[in-house]
Amino acid sequence: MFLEQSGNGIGLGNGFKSMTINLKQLSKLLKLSPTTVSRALADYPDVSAKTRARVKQMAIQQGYQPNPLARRLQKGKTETIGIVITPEQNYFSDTFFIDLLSGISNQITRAGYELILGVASDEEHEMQSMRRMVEGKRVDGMILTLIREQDPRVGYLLDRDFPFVLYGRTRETRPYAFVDMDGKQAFEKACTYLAGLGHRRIALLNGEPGFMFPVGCREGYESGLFLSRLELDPDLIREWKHKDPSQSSYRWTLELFKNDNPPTAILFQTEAVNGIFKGLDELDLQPGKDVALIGYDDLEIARIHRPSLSVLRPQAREAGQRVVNILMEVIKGEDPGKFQEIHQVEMVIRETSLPPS
Amino acid sequence: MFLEQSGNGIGLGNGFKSMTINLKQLSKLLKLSPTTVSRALADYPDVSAKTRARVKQMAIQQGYQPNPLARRLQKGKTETIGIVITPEQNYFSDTFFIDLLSGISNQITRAGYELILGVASDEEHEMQSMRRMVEGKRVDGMILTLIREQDPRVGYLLDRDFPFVLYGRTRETRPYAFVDMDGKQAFEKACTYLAGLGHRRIALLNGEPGFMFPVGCREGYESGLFLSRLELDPDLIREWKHKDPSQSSYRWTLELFKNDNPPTAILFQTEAVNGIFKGLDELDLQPGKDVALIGYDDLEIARIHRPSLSVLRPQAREAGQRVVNILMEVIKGEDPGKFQEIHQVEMVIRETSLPPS
DNA sequence: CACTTTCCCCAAAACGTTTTGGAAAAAGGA
DNA sequence: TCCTTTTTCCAAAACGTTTTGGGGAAAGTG
Repeated sequence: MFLEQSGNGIGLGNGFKSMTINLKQLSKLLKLSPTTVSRALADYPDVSAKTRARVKQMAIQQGYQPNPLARRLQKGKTETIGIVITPEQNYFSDTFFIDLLSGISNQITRAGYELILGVASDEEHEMQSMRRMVEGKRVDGMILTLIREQDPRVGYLLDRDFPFVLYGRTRETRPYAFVDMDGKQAFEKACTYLAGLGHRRIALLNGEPGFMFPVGCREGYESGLFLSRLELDPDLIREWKHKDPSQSSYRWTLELFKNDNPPTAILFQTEAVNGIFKGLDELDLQPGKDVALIGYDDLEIARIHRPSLSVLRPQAREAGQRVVNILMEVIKGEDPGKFQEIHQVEMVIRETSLPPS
Repeated sequence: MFLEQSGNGIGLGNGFKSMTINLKQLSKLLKLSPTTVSRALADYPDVSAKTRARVKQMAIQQGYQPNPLARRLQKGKTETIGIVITPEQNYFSDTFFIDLLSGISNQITRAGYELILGVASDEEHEMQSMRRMVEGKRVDGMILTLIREQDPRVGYLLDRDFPFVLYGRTRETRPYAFVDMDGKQAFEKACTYLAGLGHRRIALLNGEPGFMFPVGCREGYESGLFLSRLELDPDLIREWKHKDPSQSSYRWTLELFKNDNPPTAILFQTEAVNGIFKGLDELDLQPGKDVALIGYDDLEIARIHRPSLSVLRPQAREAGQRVVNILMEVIKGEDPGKFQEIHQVEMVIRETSLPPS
């Protein structure tokens, strides 16, 4: 059959030979109008079951796929979600962030959407990258990670009613959608567990202030101490830096043990583990034996180290999927305030959480 | 001034209030045709300097940005580049991959393009994700990383003349564009350096076979031995697994030193460093002192460890930028075979590359 | 002055969909 | 049979750009 359609399939600008058929061609093949074909494929009730079947079969046979650019223009939707990451994201080191991203990506693909990625070197470029996506009409919604206590991105998006979901939380009174890990509950659980083993001096080597996550960790730590009727000693709390987690946590580890009454256990984010191991090694203290350790995040090093590290394990993949499902609802117009999820974190007891010696 | 344009700015489907102006509105404001405004902004010569200036000023003042969806449809380009990563990408652990991605992303943004990301759990989904992008007309070009010796993705893309650039190389006779790190030269340099220090038993703890990168590493290692007039001893070559680099490299380290004539130096990908350290520790060997070490990739652990690790350092950011620049040329229709770049890798001597004791 | 060239501008078409607003044909009701 | 309703389809408009193919006015040329 000959098609007088404007040549698809023969020599475009670059060498790529598109074998794809478009709606007009398909409709000609079927001797139907483009309208009917479009509606048949979209399961409108005003097309008979018989022709619908015929259309669908032909569409599959011809490998027809609607051109996304055309559909997006007509529908006024980009079918695209944006996310901006920063090198600071080594906060999410190792498998954790890739797990989150994997959950996000899979769910987005399932919805027929696209995930576009920005990589920003600092906070300013992070905002700039997001504004380009939002104001340039390049996305229908944003996903935010690595949330700060005061996060200008959230205010920006709320101000313009632009759909978004946080992985994490921030200090903001207006309602917004988020999926967060229950860092508080996690650290409380770890703390009471250690206390239950008999530890009386439990230290917290926490993430950098300014970010929201360490806030919950500290709350959980304090609450755990309280529930175990232990005194809070400010000397047992230290904060490492994002810029070099290992170096700063190494120094703070040494510092902690200069104490007259040193800790017998440390809670921390697993990212800081190298520094802690190094510090303990230098002090001739055996991890797990002389000092109990529980980290947050189940990184590879936690599993392979001997003794293996007890950890708090967030389900990053699942969280990523929830973030996307929620974002889709928000894009549809649902009230973001309805979607505020706090996910439980499980504790994995391995070899570094023994009673004090 | 009143605009009878179809309402942009008042209540769309969801709550997002778009403040943006479109071409028709802008042209009305200027009392010009949309054609002229469009051409003025695109610097066509057939619009007078005066009106061009007037148009540009108004465009800036009104914050006009062409709707990307409309432009893409008209131009028949998605202005989008695709990349698919896999969790195996911990091959690129730590800062390395984010550096590459950062270079890619920045350059793509500069070109006004978008980067869409797929995350695939295995080889099959990797292919599937790429096919969706290519056959679904969602991207103008692909970037491939973590290349295998026999890589079906390359054949697929070559078969359909679809623009792509590899970060890495593969076994394929047809010409294609790539940017690769000179792993061979790097390992040769490291090997001859160690030999120059007096090492006679140099081991190679190499990446998993099947992938292309370890091939070059081994070639460089062998060539380095040859240049230094050292025998190649197959007992000094071991390969660790992607699935758990630390565990397997730990085992192979122990294995290496069961040798009657054990190595005095080890070359490896830094990713395997934890396993090596652990193995050496168990054998009561001091890294750097009893055994010289040079790793490929300058991860954080390499810098913060004491003694600090001598490394081969690829310039991932720069490579990422080159990949994008080349891809843009290929998309324009340039011959991919013209773009085959092999980047030199610098050696950073720190504390683990001393002469044998 | 008449003719050509150059300079500026614009109307209409095109990109490939989906949606709107019917309209023709078939079926149902009296 | 005639009128109404339902079923099934479609032409035209719309999404917001860029490109095509002029066209009118001003400037240059003889």
